[in-house]
Formats: sequence, C-alpha cells, structure tokens
Amino acid sequence: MERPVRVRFAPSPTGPLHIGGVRTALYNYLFARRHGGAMILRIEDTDSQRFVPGAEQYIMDSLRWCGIEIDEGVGVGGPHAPYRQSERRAIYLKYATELVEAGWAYYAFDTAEELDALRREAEARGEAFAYNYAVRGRLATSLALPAEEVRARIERGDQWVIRFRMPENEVVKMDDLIRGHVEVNTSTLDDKVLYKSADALPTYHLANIVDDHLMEISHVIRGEEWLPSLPLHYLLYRAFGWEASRPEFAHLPLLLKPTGGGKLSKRDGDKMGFPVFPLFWTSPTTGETAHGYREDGYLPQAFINMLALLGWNPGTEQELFTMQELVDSFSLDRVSKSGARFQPDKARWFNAQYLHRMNEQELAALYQPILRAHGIEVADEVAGKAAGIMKERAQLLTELWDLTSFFFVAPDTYEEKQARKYWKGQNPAILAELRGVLASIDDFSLENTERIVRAWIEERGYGMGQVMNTLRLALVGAGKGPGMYDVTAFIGREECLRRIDRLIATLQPGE
RNA sequence: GGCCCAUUCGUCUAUCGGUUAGGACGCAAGAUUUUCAUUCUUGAAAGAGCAGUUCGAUUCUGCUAUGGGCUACCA
Repeated sequence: MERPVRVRFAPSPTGPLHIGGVRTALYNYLFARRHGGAMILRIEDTDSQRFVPGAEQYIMDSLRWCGIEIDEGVGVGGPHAPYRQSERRAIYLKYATELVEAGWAYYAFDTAEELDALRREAEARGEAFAYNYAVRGRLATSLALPAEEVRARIERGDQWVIRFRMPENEVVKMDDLIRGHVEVNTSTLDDKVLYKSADALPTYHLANIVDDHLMEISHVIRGEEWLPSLPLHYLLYRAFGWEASRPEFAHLPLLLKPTGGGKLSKRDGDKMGFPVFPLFWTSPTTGETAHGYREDGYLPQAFINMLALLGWNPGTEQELFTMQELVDSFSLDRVSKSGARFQPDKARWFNAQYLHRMNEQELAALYQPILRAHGIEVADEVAGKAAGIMKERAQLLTELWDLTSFFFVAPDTYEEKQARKYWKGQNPAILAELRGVLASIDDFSLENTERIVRAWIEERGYGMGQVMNTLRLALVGAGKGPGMYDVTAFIGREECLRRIDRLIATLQPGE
C-alpha cells in the first residue's frame, strides 16, 4: 500500500462519547501514529433530531484528556475543511443525484405513515418488510412513476428521499482487516435512504462514503455494528467509480456490559457503579449527570492503557504501556474478533499501577486540587509527601483524601473497634508515659523518633502492638494508616502531644 | 423471523497441528507487618457439543448450540 495512511474518528454529537467510542478513537490514533499517518476528526451531525449541544465540545475535551491528538478536523482545521457534515451539506445532494442519474439510486415519495403501514402489514403476515427490488417497482418511486410526475412532485415541494437501488442476487465480496473475507448476497439487503429532502441532509451512509473519499481516508477503523452495512458501502464505492481508492476496512469487536448480555451502553455505568464516560457529563436538556473517569479519580494514562488492552494485545506479557509504547507495538492483526466484556475491577487495577509509580511531585500536582476542595492549603511538597506515603493504599486519586486526612486534620472521633481494643487496661497509662518520651525528643525526624521510642518500649518491656496501636488511636483515630513514625514526623511534636492529650481528655477507657 | 460476526479458566487474553494449554484481573490460603494496605509465595479455575480431515487437533472443515450485532427518512 503506497498511499499515505489517513484515518478518521467520526462520532456523531448525540451525547457524551462513551468508552467504546474512546477505544475506537484510540485504535485509529495508534494506527495513524504507527504508520506515520494522519488522524482526522470529523463530526457526523447529519441527524438534526438527535443533535445534542455541547456533545461536540465534550468529544474534543475527552480526546484531549486521553492524549489522543487530532491532526486535522473539527477544532484544528485542515485542507479538507469543513469537517462538520452539517457544514458540508451542499456537497451531498450533488453526489446523490449523480447516483440517480447513473441508475444507482432513485427518488421515493413514501410518507412515514405509508411505510409504517407497510411494515405492519408485513408483520401481520409474519414477515419483515424490506424496501428492496421486490417492492420498489410498485411504490411511489421514480422507478414506477412517470418522469413528469416525479418532476411535478418534486417541484410541488412533496417530500422525497433518495434510496440506493440495491442489486438483486449479487454476491458482494469484501475483505476486513480483522475479520478476513466476508460475502453477502445483496438480495438480503434493502434500499437504504441516502438523502432526505426534509432536512436537506444525507444519511450516514452517503455522507460517510463521500467524505471518506473526499478526505482521502485510507483505512476505516470502526465498531462492529457497522459490519452489516459494509456491502452497501462497497457498492457505493463502485457506483461512484471510486473502487480504486476505496479504503481498507477494519471492524472492531464491541465492548460488552460487565455482566455479558449486550453492548456497553450509556445507562450501564450508574447502574453498575463505574463510569462509562471519560469525563463528567451534564445533559443540557434534561440536566441529568453521568460520572466520568477523570472526576472519579482515574489517570488518563491508566484509562488509555486499560482500553487499549480490551480487544487488543501485543502478543507479549507486557501489560503496562505508555502511549508511545502502544504506538510502537500496535497492529490491527492483533485485534481480537470477539466482543470484550468491560471489567471495572481491572480498570481500577490499572489505575493503581500508575498511581503507585508516581513520584511526589507528580502526586502533588494531582492532589492539590483535592486538598483545596477540602479547605487544606499546604505547600506542594507537603501535599506530595502525604500522597506519597499513602499512594500504595489507593487505587483512585479520589481515595487519597480519606487515606491522608489525618495528616492535616486531628481526629475528632475514634473508631469504635480500635478504641475498644486498645483504649483499656494499662494502655492509657502507657500512652501518657509515651507522651513524656515524645515531649523530650528534640530531633523529631522519623528515624530519630523511631530509635528513641523503640528503645523505650524495649526497656520497659511493653508490647509493640499495644503501644503503637494506642498511639495510632490518638493520632489517626482509627486502626489504619501508615507506619506511626510517618505520622509523627509528618505532623510534628506539638501536634502529636495535642492529639494524645485530646484522646486522654475525651475518651473514657474501657475494661 | 432474516442477514452477518463470534465462541480457551468467572473476566481480559496467549497459543498461528505435537505444550504439564501460559499470563493478567478477581478469588482463596500462607508469608511479611505496630494497624490498614502494599509486596511476595502458593492454590483453585478453561479449549461449548457432535462429526470429519490428519499419525496427531484448542488450532483446519461442517453441523448444532450459545452469545452478540444489524434489520429507521439514527449513527
């Protein structure tokens, strides 16, 4: 293949982009970068009914967050502008009529009601209605009506559509980069609408083929739901005489619900407790909101890594990939053929891997906004240190606050279980004694405090667990957290003493 | 209903005719530990079924079953 690689991601702005769409965009992007090609973003807004304001911006924001860069298209421009199909409407009618003139398509005047009636009739007979070679000759089409009447109807302003004249009993032979050779008999297909006069807009099929051709797309990488319309698309390329430059096709396996049973849909997320969208979304019309990976505490690198491995694998046992590594190892022939069930647990695991590998500086940048949201103003080093100490216990960025809040705020309640277990017997007395030991330490560094306290515990013959967990109760208020010397060093001597005093003063020891 | 696609541990997957069928998530047990985690070790866990091709099939073919997609003047 000599021609330059040019791929496109062509979503329609009918709502927020979900993770299946993100994965399609990702594979397109990886393929483009792998082959030194161009990644194009085209907005397919040919359905005026389903257009959702804000969806296009959401798509671009999502791609940017994911690190998927657009070389050409909506938002960045390029030699084939405009890239929004609603702004290209003038183009399509010309191609549609060209098809009619060549005999590949025809006008149809059926109303929605008439078509409904036809469908119901067929259903009553236990059949499915198909608009095809069998019926187009006796319905209100330019194939059945006299030319004058067709002209008259159009001039009169009757609504019409242009339908593709699907050949009868011809086998279309297709090749898919992922699925291999596929054949379909055209008699099982129907006459799809290509253009509708009602809104002077093409349907997906026409716009898609025309634009892919005009934009010199070399590879069409899209979801498997498009495989059934591939024969039509092949035939369209033939009808236009563009077969020589027809792109290669690759149909990606679908992302399925975690429970099986169907492709992942926008509703599943809230129902099953995981985001299906990259970013938080608020519907401009209904005000409904949906969780996003970003706001739920996922790192874009982890999110992308997880999506990349859902339906593709490098053939090695490597699981953690930077975007560059994905680019270097991606290939369409390692994309699997069957649908992949989405696994929320694995998404969290990937995120944990990335979180655990971050240094304090990186953590500080991510954690500061969360701290500020809780009213905590500290230096970056402090934020990074706190997050750094606790990062191994977190899977999501958002879990960091619960994990580190005691570094910044003294406990005002004490976890019952921990209190019952340790705030009894001689432990209060030992804690009071430990208070004296701590008060006498000048160098309160982690190492020095540990050395002195350890020596004291050994000398007095106390149980390490008893002492440390009682101290933990005072400083953290719960039976969790990092090593105690991490806490003492972080909050400092005076704060340690205050917290010990508070426990002794407020909590009645048990039996 | 019709057309198309798919089918290896619960899940994501490796295997491109000969393997003790490998890895990861999750799960279980143990070790580590001042708590909670982390980490480490170990374990349970799979070729949908039936024919055929072959010296030999998870791998190739067919059928069945199951899952999924499409079947709009939506994409």
